[in-house]
Amino acid sequence: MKPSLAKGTRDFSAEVVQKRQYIMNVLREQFELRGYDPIETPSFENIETLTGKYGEEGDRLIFKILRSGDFTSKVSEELWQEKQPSKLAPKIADKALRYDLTVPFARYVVQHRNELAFPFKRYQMQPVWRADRPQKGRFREFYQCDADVVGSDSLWQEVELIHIYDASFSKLGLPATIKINNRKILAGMAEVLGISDHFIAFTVAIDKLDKVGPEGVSKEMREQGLAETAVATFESWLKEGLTLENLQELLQSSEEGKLGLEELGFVLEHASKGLQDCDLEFDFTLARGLNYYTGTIFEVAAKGVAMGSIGGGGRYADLTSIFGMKDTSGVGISFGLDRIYLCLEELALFPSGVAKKPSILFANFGATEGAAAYQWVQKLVAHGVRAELYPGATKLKKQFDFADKKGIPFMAMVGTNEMGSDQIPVKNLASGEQESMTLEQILALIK
RNA sequence: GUGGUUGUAGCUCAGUUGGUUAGAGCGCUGGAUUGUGGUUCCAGAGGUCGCCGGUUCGAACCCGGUCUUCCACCCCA
Repeated sequence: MKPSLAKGTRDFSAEVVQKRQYIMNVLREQFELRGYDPIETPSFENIETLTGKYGEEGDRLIFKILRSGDFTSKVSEELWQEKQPSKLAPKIADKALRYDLTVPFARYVVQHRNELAFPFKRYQMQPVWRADRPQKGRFREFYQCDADVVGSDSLWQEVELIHIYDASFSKLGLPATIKINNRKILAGMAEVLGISDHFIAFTVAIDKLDKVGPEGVSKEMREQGLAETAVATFESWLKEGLTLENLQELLQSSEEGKLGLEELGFVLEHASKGLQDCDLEFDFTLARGLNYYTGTIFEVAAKGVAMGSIGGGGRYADLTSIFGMKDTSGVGISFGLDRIYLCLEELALFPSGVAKKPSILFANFGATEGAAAYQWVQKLVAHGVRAELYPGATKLKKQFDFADKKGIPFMAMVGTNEMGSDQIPVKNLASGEQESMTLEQILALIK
């Protein structure tokens, strides 16, 4: 059979893996500096753990895993005939690949609540899967790097997370804009407009403002079935401009809306101090589709690259209650590793030397010479130098080609003449220069 | 899920209005070159033209379906 990849998946070559590890190392350092501990959860969960947490669209994009054994036995003849995927799926699939890291984390917290110290802060860097159609910066398997804290409703957590975003992107040399909003402000707007029962439809419409403009939003609101008076009022709001000052007045009659503004004010005040290379901006159009968010919401866009969001997150006041643990508020952020990678690549921001380390290859001239060369390899490795012996005594051309292809910068020759010597010829493959060197000289050259 | 796009050697791509045996460059293997590569020269291997079906005397080329690639929408990291 012909080898091929499943749709939306990729192989990573050594160089790509090393660059990805570089990004993860930067993030890991920032997470750990702020007191977050690493955890991992399984790549698949019981299907009930995941369904219903991400909205209707999200449920459709969850990869479901067929039951083991005879999966047809649980399905009645009538159900087959109905051909309703939403009804049939739970019968034939009992597990699903994780869709994000937040919901499995909530499950983890509830299950381990007696062992954890709250507020519990964790980070997690693992792949997630979505049955989406691939396109630019969108894959069916991709990595998220999340930091979350559960068990504190303090807004200082939001402030801290914003500073993790800022420090990480600054360290990566990738300037970004952190957009922030609060779902309570959106809820307050819906309340004042009298469309609280169409809240999701309202956020979907408002989210499109920068893409389709004010007229487009009005059109979308009508299509979503929102009352004409609400559409008209919202249009007038947009004309005035939905600044924080204007919202203070507009949301006077909504307790929730006022609370949202208060929360946002606190976060903006404290988080905007001490930012390095990122901007922090209030954006009332930011909505986010995951419906477990209840307060602050974030989204990050890289500057100077046309790429979807490279990070997102927010506060979920009650996600754990689904799993039976009440009154436990959480807040977290996510870094989209794959998109950050694409941005760094496009802007040529990877530091040189990320992908390769200096190392040395010992040419193999035969059994006895090889044995002598291997002694040198052992000594160098003991000193922490990446060294290896070419395994076969093939013609030197092949051995040189191998070193070139692998990006090894130095080659050492231990032949019959050098077998008893404490000096061996070392060749710099880029320049072609060759010099006889002692162990100390080689160590100095490579380190 | 909707619309468009792509698929020919390991890689990047040619391939005329449908016409004999499908090409190039790079790479690969061997040789010129038995302990010093990158240059040069010679020789060679490598393809059911994504897959299935249809039209035709004849299909890489036309038609239908399907899978895949990339892009936009939806949604999202």
